[in-house]
Amino acid sequence: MLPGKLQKQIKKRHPFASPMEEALLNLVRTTDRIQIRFERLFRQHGLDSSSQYNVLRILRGEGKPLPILEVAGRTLTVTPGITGLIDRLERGALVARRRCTEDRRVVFVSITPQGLELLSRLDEPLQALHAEALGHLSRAELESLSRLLEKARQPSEESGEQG
Amino acid sequence: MLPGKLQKQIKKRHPFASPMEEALLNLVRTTDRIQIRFERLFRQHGLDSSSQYNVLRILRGEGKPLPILEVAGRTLTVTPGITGLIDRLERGALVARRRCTEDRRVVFVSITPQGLELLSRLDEPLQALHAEALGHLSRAELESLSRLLEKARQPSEESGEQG
DNA sequence: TCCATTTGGTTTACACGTCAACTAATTGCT
DNA sequence: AGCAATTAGTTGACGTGTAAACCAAATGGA
Repeated sequence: MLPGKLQKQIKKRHPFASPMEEALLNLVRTTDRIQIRFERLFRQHGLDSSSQYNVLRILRGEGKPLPILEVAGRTLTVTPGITGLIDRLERGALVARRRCTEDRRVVFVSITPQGLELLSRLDEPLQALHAEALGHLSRAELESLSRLLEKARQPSEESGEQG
Repeated sequence: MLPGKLQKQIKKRHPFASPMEEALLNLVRTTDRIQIRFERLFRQHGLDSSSQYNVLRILRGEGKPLPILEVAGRTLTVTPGITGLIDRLERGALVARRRCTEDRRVVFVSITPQGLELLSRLDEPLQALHAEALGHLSRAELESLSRLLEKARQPSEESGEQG
């Protein structure tokens, strides 16, 4: 039931071409605004990005070294991108690389004490930012939002899987 | 409380720390998935990104040359970023620069016939992608989603304004 | 055993966003 | 007129994402 020609004709009369377009715009804009605040928080604490934070969080959660590509898989980071990401974290002594001895192609990454410390310094302000960003929505609204978002991305998940 | 897909998709043993965190992750993930498809469409038609598309769309909408920083303002692109964006569009002959004679600091940008043609080739598949991305949501769902998203980003708009 | 294939990861090239520093033209104040 | 402050725009450095080419180790036949 894709809306066909009818849609084209309606297009110009409304402020938005369609509720779909409006929702899409809202989606992008809202995510953008909120993400900016998180990125800023990460910078204030010595990280360059949320990508770096996510890598650290994954490593802390796992509690032991992980193959680099395993990390990439969990962060949705594409394979070539993970190399530089780990490079920069390693440069800051927040993670460490170690070549696997059994399969010498594999490189393990682990979080260092400095990395763990940085994460723990972030835990509280991060919690606060969550509350600041979405705390004004009721629990029912949050759940409704989550359900709608899940449904919204459903077709994108089916084709082009990942994670 | 319903399980929530995201919990299953991301390997995580614990439920989310809060519905806020869940909503936030859903927000980021959904936007990301949908945007990827639009970026892909733009590439298939010879554009590098949605940023480039937005610049062209603004210029077409205006119908006459605009100062570069005016374009930057409307795209939410930060000042230094717009230069390279216009550079690359100009390299592809999709836009043209022209120095203002009255105020020689100002540089006007306009869309070229090639740019217009590219845009018109994009109109239809873009419409189709909108439908493909969100067409499975009812009108009521779309409106509900938009309202929730608007409410969600409300606090971020208050501090750190921008049109 | 030998060689093609697959797999883990890196390199390179390019587009983009952000920040800081800079140039050039204009405005404003005296 | 003269000079400081503002404005328009560019440049450079860095982090990130994506795609294509690539290297090296491991695997799987024939």
